[in-house]
Amino acid sequence: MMNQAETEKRIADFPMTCRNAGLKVTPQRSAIFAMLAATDSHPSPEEVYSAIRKSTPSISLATVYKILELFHNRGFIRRVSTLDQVTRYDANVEPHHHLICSHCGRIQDIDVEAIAGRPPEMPMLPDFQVSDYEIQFHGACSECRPRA
Amino acid sequence: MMNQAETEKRIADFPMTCRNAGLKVTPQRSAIFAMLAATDSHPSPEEVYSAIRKSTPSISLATVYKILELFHNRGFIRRVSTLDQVTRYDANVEPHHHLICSHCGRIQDIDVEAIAGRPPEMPMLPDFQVSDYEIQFHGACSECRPRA
DNA sequence: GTGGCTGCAAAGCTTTTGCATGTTC
DNA sequence: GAACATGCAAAAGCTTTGCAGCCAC
Repeated sequence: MMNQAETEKRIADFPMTCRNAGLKVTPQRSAIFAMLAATDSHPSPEEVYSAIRKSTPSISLATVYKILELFHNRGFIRRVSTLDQVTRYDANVEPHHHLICSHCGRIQDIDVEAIAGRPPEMPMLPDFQVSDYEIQFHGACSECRPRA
Repeated sequence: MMNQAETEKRIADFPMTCRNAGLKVTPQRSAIFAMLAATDSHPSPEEVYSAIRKSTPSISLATVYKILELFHNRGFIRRVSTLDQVTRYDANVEPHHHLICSHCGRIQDIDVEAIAGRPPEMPMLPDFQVSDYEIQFHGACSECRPRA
């Protein structure tokens, strides 16, 4: 999730975004995109399915998978790598990093600017061309900290 | 994989490591640990299973899963988060980062020191206690670069 | 000898696929 | 109307579980 105004703009622009990419605009796609843009919880496909069913009860889980994969391929959303067994998605495609709670698995976004100190430079290696990097901070979130 | 001498030492020390942790030393455990310590390929359970079967044909895949989970829980090995659907393991538990090829999925270790510039400081956040961090660099590896 | 470990088979999840039907443009 | 998207059901991974028999200590 980004700020309120930005979120609303992205949702409003979704039909255009689809057309520019040569995709049809369907209620299922719009609902999923709006749901992802409005949350910062990095939901799994199952979580997206549960949420969307409230407004679009006829949607199938297979369609959710197909749409998430499609959005990911087009760069509308990002896939987040986690240590648990489910894929998680993030509508925030701007460069940012993740706080991952080792206890409950919760993932929080953290802005590049929020990190003290200079971010690492792209390593120059003869055998690897770096295009992008992400820092994963592991630790205890506020909910888990008291009992950690 | 670390340097040759360190690898051999860790393999030689494995029985002691187990005993210190209250675990029994079995041929299956020794074989899996030795295999992981000697590779830098971040194998999946299936890959470990294939490799171990050559020397220990009777081993079962379920045992491989149990042993990997056990080693991970005891901190003997590390689980690597990837964007594909399989879990990968790394016997290198020292702080280090990963190069992940976006094309073939190959993962390479990169030492903390190999990164130009100062590494990021632990962010001080009121609601998250950071214990550890890992940087994932995405890009194209040497095999994929020519055709990327 | 005992507790812990392994191997097998079955079950449980997550994800993918094929295809008929329905929808967008 | 044509091309594309959805929904269903079935299949295909990957991973976990239960339990009988075996092995390390």
